[in-house]
Amino acid sequence: MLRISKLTDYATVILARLAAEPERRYTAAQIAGETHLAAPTVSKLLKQLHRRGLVNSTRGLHGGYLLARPAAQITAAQILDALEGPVALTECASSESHCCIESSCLVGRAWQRVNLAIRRSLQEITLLELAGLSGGGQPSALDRGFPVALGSIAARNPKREPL
Amino acid sequence: MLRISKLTDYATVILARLAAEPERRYTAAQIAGETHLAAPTVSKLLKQLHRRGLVNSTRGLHGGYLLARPAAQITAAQILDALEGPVALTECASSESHCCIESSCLVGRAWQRVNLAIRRSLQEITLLELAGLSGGGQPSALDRGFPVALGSIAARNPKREPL
DNA sequence: GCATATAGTACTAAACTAGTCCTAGTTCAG
DNA sequence: CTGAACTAGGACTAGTTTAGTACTATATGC
Repeated sequence: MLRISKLTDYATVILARLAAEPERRYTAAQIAGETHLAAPTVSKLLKQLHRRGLVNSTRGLHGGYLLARPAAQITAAQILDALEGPVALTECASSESHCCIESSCLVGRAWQRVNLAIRRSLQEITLLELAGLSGGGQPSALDRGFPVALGSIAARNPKREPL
Repeated sequence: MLRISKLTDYATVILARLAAEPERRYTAAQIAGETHLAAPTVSKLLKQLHRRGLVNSTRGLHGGYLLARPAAQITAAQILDALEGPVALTECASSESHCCIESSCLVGRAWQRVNLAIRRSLQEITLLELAGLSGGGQPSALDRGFPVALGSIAARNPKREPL
């Protein structure tokens, strides 16, 4: 019903891999090999993640990528923002409407509020949880049954392996 | 960041209009006129909403559309399902994976849980609230600040008026 | 029978997504 | 100082999805 793009899905896989061994410096090719994603795609995504400040990069021989900060400090909202941009508010709701009658605009405002609320939840989910690495102790936002939900595109594109 | 399709957005506008005057029988053309949406689009959406059981229709002279049940009994989740289908679970998470290594699949499972959680919230938001008609008394799920959120496509396509 | 509705299907055009390729810049080893 | 192994960035292409249109069939009431 809702969905995130396939690339965003891939990005979480890549970040999860980096989170699994935070000390290790990965090359784009290594990540591609270990995640079974196409090398050019991985490379492209890592560049984007670097630009958005989620990973650090080192060029040259023995270069590669590292998480920019601990996985616990990277949220699902940040990942989505990095890849899909902050495309959220409805124009119709944010400014004085010129395109719809009153009742329509109330709808726009409602969607906007729904949007903000989901956003808030996504900020509580960390990469640690997405990667399945959350410490055994305290339950994650997900485990607390937080009312959150977004559909992965994977349902429409069963195989994640473009190679 | 997340988004619903423009058509889904239109559909909520249409349903909100029907909800505003529950007794009145609207023709597709009337709704188009009052919402400023293109007539063929409105017609197409109403047909789909009828097929999914959200509106009742009457053919022939003096025919038209009515909400199939009170607005309070129509949820945001039902509207999304009607228009976008139950595209939600990740294939990678639902069946034994053959496409990704362990850490990747943990990611898939996490998205799936996020998805279900958001879905649950959407089931608590009724058309009454979306249409801005919720009774003054008790606060709506939205007002309680429920952690929910989905992005309307309207942000990317500022004008909602295709005419 | 005819005017006015909805029902259903098929088609077209535009937008977006995913993926590929190529060139430039950086670092280190020999 | 030269070459190998990397990342950085942008341009380009193909495929898919979405949005919108058109046409035909069917039902109702005067």
